[in-house]
Amino acid sequence: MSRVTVRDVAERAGVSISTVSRVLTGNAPVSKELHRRVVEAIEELGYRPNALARGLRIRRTAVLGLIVPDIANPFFSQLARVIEETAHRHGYSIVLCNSQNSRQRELEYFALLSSQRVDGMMIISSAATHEELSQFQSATDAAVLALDRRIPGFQGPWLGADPYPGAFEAVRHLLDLNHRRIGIVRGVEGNISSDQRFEAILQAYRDNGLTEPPWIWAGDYSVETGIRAGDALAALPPDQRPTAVIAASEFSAYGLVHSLHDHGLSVPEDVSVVGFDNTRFAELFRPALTVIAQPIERMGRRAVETVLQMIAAAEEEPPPPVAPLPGSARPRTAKTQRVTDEWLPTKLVVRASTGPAPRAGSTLRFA
Amino acid sequence: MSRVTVRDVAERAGVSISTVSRVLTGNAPVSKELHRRVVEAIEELGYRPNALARGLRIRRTAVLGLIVPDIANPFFSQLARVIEETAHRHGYSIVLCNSQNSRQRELEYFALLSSQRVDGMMIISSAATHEELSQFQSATDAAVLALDRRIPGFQGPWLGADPYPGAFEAVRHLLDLNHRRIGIVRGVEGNISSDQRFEAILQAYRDNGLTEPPWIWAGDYSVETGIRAGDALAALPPDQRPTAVIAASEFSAYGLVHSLHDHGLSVPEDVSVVGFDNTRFAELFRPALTVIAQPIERMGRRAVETVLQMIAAAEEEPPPPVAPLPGSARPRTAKTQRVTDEWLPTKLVVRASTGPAPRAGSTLRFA
DNA sequence: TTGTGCTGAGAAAACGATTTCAGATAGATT
DNA sequence: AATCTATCTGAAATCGTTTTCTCAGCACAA
Repeated sequence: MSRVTVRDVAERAGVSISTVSRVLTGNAPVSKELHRRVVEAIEELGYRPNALARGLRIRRTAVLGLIVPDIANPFFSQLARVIEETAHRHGYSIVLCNSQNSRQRELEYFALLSSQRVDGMMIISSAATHEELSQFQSATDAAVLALDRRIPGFQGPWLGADPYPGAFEAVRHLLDLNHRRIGIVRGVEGNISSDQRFEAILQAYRDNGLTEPPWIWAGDYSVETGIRAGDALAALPPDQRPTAVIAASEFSAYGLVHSLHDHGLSVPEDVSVVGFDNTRFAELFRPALTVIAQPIERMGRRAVETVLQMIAAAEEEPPPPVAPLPGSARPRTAKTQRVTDEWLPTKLVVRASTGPAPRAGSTLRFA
Repeated sequence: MSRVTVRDVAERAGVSISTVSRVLTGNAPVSKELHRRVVEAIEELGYRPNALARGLRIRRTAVLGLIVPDIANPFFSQLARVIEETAHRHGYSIVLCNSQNSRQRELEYFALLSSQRVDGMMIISSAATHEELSQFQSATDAAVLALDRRIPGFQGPWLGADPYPGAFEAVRHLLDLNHRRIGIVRGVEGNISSDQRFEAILQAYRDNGLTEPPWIWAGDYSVETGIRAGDALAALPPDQRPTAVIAASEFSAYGLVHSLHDHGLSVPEDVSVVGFDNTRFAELFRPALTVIAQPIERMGRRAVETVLQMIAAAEEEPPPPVAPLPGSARPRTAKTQRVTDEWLPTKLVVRASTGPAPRAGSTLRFA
């Protein structure tokens, strides 16, 4: 590490250590002349303050941790980009951790970030359920926000998308195109946000006057899920086959389109497909994918803002040295009020993968 | 931050601070009984050692910095995934920084990482040229590796891909398919690795017995570049139009296919398209994209290994207190020998976007 | 002249770990 | 029984900052 310390700078500038520090932090007056000399010495020596020492002393690091399940997934990488961008604008930097969809590694990273004394962390959890996290959390002073995926039993705020508005629009959109048999490819059963998406779509069905989905395929968000779903779909007799399918992930939608195509069914002429997420790839794909769009941009921004707000609140309101008396309601300023869950709406983005329902019997042209 | 320190643990376990530390680091014997008590106390208190304090003391952080131009680009995000994975396996964690293709932010991040006293850093540079970086570098003790994109004037090792092998194969492949007019969509002119790709393709031309490329479109790696190239291509009279195009980036290839399609030309029937990179989308795209594949996996692994090797070397061979005499050749062990540049070969991956050259006049079927 | 207030600068005490060094305690050896 | 040695322990120094706290110097009013 760059050997030069505040001490060397002080020596070179002919001042005391504290004066150098004062110049650096700017929280005490320094005469013009000394200031000049210090700045000069810093330049000449290429001095770079040791963030470890500083962090140790002031108990803040200006670093936020972000744990994602898979950075190679464009949804997460785009989200990460926004988060990094926003954090940077606020003077924070990001430590990005990739849990590889492993509960084990997620906990490891939590511990690591906690060790590194990040000021806050955002977790997109991979673990379907865990009490461990809550336990870990109690051992940390960092502000922790659960992002995107809900964590059951987690005490702390959550920020994510509400799949319902987009799902409603999607069903509406398909009905407008005269689709009546609308199938679903769902994500991991038991995964809380996957279930949420599924529920949202079911609810959207009912709210649009439909009864039950005629066809449901269970899966895990992956491309392969989509492919197998497509195989199954193609095997159905045409008059029972859904004319439109809503897939719970973008990847599954891609796989689905591929598979249908391989079976001689074209999208959207024979089957309309709606995906989820809305990464930049959705418009690159052919046919460009109609999707229930996640508010990636807004979600990233809000995530950082929320965590920073939590940090500010924690600073303002240090935990009482003794447990407060039951009756003693402490005054809460606007700043220190508890941060709660927040839902961001999804919305439908119509592209080329959805079209009018085929007239009955028209799919027989391949038979 | 979690308030509990080594002191609290010591107190609780009824031992001295140093004993706790010895248990933690394991570099001195501790009796079984005390060991047990310490571990127990750690558990009970949820103690998490302060990495700042430790890093300050031992002058190592077990953290590597990674600066990428755009994490939302799947090539970089997949590379980042591999790097993170590999680093984690070696007990290091990664601070990921996104320079947004800005020279300014790249330098900022360099300074930041330097401040955070990371043990090493990998930089995929956005700045076409800079002496600043070299200057910054001299002020840091971290091991610095230039990754993927070469940095002119940078003193330090570089690791990246050699576009030539893949380019040669690509041209060969197209010739085998009877293509004779093969165009190029190139990346940013002046960007050193973009130029490298271009040169590699030109060289491949010559080595395959072709003279000059009949058609070159300049661009910047983006989707839009590909789209505009497609527009231009479609505007050419069919008998002058290239029957195949090699694009210097995957995104440009996507744009190109889109644009050609919009103009009523299909891929690969009318025009074959070869891209670069080989992210997971290449096979998802329709038609699946033939690409000159970057060795992403290997590159990420080697990057980490190289940096760790540099770190080990630096530790082994601390800089001499005084400048060594000119003649005094110091003995070099295998471990401490200078790390040099390394080229990893690219290779062609054939998919559906390349096919036999259309027979003369066949493209007229749309006219 | 003496006291008062103010400004700017330096000495020293944190922050929380690791590590050196010296010392204590046990067991082993003569 | 006495000495030696091996093993373990604790006090204190250190890493590089920030932040008291103290104090010197100076201007000004009484």
